[in-house]
Amino acid sequence: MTDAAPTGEITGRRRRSGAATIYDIAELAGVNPSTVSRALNQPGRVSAKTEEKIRKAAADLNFHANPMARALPTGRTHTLAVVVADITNPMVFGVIRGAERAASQAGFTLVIAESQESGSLEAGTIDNIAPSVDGIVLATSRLPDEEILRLAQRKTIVTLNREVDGIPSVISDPAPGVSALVAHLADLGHRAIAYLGGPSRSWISGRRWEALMHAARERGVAVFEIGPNSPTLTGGEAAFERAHASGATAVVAYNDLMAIGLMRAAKAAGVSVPDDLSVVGFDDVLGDLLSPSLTSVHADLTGMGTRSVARLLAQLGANGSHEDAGPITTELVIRESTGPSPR
Amino acid sequence: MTDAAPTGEITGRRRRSGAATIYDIAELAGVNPSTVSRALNQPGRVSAKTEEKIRKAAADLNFHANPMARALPTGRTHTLAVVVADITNPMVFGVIRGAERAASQAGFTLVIAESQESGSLEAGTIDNIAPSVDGIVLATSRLPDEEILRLAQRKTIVTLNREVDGIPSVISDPAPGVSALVAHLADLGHRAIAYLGGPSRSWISGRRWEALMHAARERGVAVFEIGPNSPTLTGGEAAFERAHASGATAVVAYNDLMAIGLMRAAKAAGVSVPDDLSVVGFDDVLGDLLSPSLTSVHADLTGMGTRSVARLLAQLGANGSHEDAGPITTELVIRESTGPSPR
DNA sequence: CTTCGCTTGTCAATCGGTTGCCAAACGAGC
DNA sequence: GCTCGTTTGGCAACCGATTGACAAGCGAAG
Repeated sequence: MTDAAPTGEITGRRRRSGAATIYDIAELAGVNPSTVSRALNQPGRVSAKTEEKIRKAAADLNFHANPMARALPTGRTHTLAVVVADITNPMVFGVIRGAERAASQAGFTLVIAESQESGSLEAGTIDNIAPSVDGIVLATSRLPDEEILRLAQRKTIVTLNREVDGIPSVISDPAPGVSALVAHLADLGHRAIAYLGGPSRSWISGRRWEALMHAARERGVAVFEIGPNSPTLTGGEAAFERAHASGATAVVAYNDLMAIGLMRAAKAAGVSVPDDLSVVGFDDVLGDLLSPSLTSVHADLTGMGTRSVARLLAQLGANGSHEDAGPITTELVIRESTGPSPR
Repeated sequence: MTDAAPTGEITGRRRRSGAATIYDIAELAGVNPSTVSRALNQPGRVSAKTEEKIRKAAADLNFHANPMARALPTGRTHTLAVVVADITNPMVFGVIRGAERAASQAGFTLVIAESQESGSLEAGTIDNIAPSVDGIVLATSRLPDEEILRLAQRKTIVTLNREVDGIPSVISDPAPGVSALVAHLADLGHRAIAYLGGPSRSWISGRRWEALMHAARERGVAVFEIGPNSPTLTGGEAAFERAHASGATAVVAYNDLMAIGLMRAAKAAGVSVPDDLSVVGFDDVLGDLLSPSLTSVHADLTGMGTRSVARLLAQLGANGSHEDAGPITTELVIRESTGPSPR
């Protein structure tokens, strides 16, 4: 009698969690674990019959490869990160949504990290997550260029609305929307436009201002910048005084949040929007909810999220490289906050 | 001559990424790798002198332990997930922000997953991320109770605004806010209140309705429910007709988004808020931005996010268990959308 | 001076996959 | 029937950390 043959005891490999491993599959299918690995990852490497058998066993056991174990030898984690300055900024929601979708479609997991508008915190956050992700989208980075370049040496990086030499980026080109915006305001009789700038570290704020200047010059409209400001409700409120004093009949804010803050301050001061003052935002994330609803330069934020992840995946050599080059376009959405110039 | 001693060639361990490993530290400090591990993770296990030396070496090399490699033997990934039905629901922003903060403070990474309001997709999403996280917060789950119980067997779970037998949860108790709300409306002369319910799968919508009924009974005010509705702007808009036809002079919506939709439809129909109709929301996420601004039952969403992560960590035995028990309270925030009853 | 007991560091196995290398098996062509 | 070339599957090392078991080192007590 073979008392070395146990009745029903543990096979020697202790089960930590309920998850099935390739060893379980191998046993069930009667093959070597390495054969299981090949069958599942390298199509054609094993015979069709064996592969079929293994796939069936995997399905029976509801097998999901442990991402950690897989990441160790390959160095690829199948995880991407989006780093944002401020999670509560509605602009990032759309980006995150698009990124999440593109990532999960490619079998990648998305991690969100917040740097709370602080450059040093951002660097620390990135250091923390870097080892466990394959690539990073810097959505609203406040880091200096050289720091981004340094990071890019260690990790695949894509920037959003930020141009750094040699780093792939996804940019929403403000020109089309701004051009339509200035035309719209000029048609309404406005002759002086104020721009409420965003944070000085924001690359895209500068681009928006440039586009505005350019379009205004072409139309013969005066523009001037007021700023920098905090890209928040409070920032917009705080800037109202100066904007109003400037004599501008239309104010273009760096983003919707600031525009809303401005409208609020205007209301408190008894200034009517749009009768006394026209207000415009950027990003078009909230304009629809307000009353008066907000005219805004719309960008396809979801598309930007999707595309930034696609760029990342392309760099990683992960998927069909349908190099969708070129900047993302913007368009004007006219709502109630813009009206004829009072003058 | 010892030609076995190479001049400056590779030490045998190839460097995959730039990241330093405990082997590098061990070499630099002249100790065994396992000593490095203990020095960094088990305070007191090695002599103060050795620990000091090792910490210095680690700092010199800018060492960050590879989370994957660490997760493999321990089974602990130092990652938590928040699963939400819809990323664009502003209610989840606050939750995510709080959760992110609590997690990163404890040295954990946060993963956000979206189930797009679909129960089956939610289950699939969770299956996907489960192997790589230590615990999961179900923020707005649409899963049936038994499914959640099944998941809880495999993974540590905390629910948010959802009570399932035996599962730890973080609940915002609507009673205090609702009680104040009904008092407020009664004082304004309202005698009939309509409640616009949320999705039928939403546990918290039922709780809010119950609290409303209870408070209304005590005050001798009539209430009735209209629903279920989609918890969105559109859902609120669509419900306006019925709400208005009901003869109620005040409408309480399941959340702010629906309240805003309702106000919009009211405006389009020439019904003035608050003169003809008082409108109230829940969660207090957007009310401040609108005009008229929205009266809402405020819940500390950030606190809920923080607390749900704390619960998770406590269950995982990860941090100081300051069992902050008891539901989260709510309070009424009175703004412009409520006024005297027109009757 | 010896022994005991405690501290401190080392060895080696392990987590769950991946992959280079090699050998067995198999089919085809002579 | 034999040889050759190609599939196909197995063995074992490896990724970077953790950890149980154990031995060396050390001081103190007898």
